[in-house]
Amino acid sequence: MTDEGRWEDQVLALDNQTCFALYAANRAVTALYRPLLAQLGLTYPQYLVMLVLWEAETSQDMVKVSFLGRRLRLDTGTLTPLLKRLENQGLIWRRRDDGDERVVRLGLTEDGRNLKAQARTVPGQLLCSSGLEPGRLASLRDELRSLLEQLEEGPSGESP
Amino acid sequence: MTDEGRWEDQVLALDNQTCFALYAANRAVTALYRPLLAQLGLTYPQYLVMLVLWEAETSQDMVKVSFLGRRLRLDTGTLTPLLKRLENQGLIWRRRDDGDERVVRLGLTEDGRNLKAQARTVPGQLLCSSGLEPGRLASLRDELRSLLEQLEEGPSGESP
DNA sequence: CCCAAAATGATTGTGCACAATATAATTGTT
DNA sequence: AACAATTATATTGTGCACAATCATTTTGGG
Repeated sequence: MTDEGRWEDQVLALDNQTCFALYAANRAVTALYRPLLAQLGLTYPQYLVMLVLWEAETSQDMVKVSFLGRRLRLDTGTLTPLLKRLENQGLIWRRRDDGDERVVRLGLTEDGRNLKAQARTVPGQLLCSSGLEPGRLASLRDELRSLLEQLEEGPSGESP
Repeated sequence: MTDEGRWEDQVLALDNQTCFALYAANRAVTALYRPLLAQLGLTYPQYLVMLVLWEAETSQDMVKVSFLGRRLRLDTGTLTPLLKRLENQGLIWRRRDDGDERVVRLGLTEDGRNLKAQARTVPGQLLCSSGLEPGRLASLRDELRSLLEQLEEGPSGESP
């Protein structure tokens, strides 16, 4: 019967909130990446962009900014300056499409392609330094993905 | 036997990475909060600070900046300007401790205390607009908390 | 007491995130 | 062909996050 037991306050308790756990865990994981990615000269969002470009390397068509945005759920206000920094580092190039002058095509430079070899060691190092079981991580990933899916599909009205 | 099936590239595949799921889910949830908190004139980190202050309201001793930092895992570079904004909004006050001039004490103003009533509706609205089951959320929260705990406790060497 | 070390915040600088707005090119309609 | 609507990116401004550095105060050892 203590005062802090009131249910009205329980819903506001920091420790009860999944969202705070998500917020704190995300920053903790990013902090784990930071020293590893620093060796590659990348921040975590820059690393994500490079992942997409490395994935798309095999496909024929060059990547557009809008494709990165859809893939990473980031808008141009975030991507444009980030991509300019990657370009200044010599990891990527940016060029207006010849056919459609609105779109900017992106691609890897020689340095950008070569960085992939070093990046391959990152997931393993991270897993190791975190001391987490791969199985638990995978199930957490699936849980987060289905949450993300639900948030993106039906955020508002559900009337069929 | 396609080229993209190579295991060296699988570890770099965006969709396989728990960390990206965490990153994307965190931003999606924050985006859900944004319109709700805008009605209170708060951002999500500001809301978290207010949660801690509302929790501490019942306890005797006034909150220090360092306490907020430990609770939310944020440093003063983030908190000082954030707290100044809350002070400018009239929700909190900041004052140097009389006994120890190094510490800054924080407390709620009348407006800050009154805002709690409106804030109580936020978790329910969020749950509703997300369409998620409370049970799944709670288990996700526990999973994230144990992950956070593990990351914070033993980030490096594990020799006993 | 005196001075070095530690504790506590503040400041500065860089890099995301995102809302709002702007700009330019393309498309569709007439 | 003219023009409205759409598409794709860029710009501006605000607010986190965090590293690095600084300033002040307190504390502890000699």
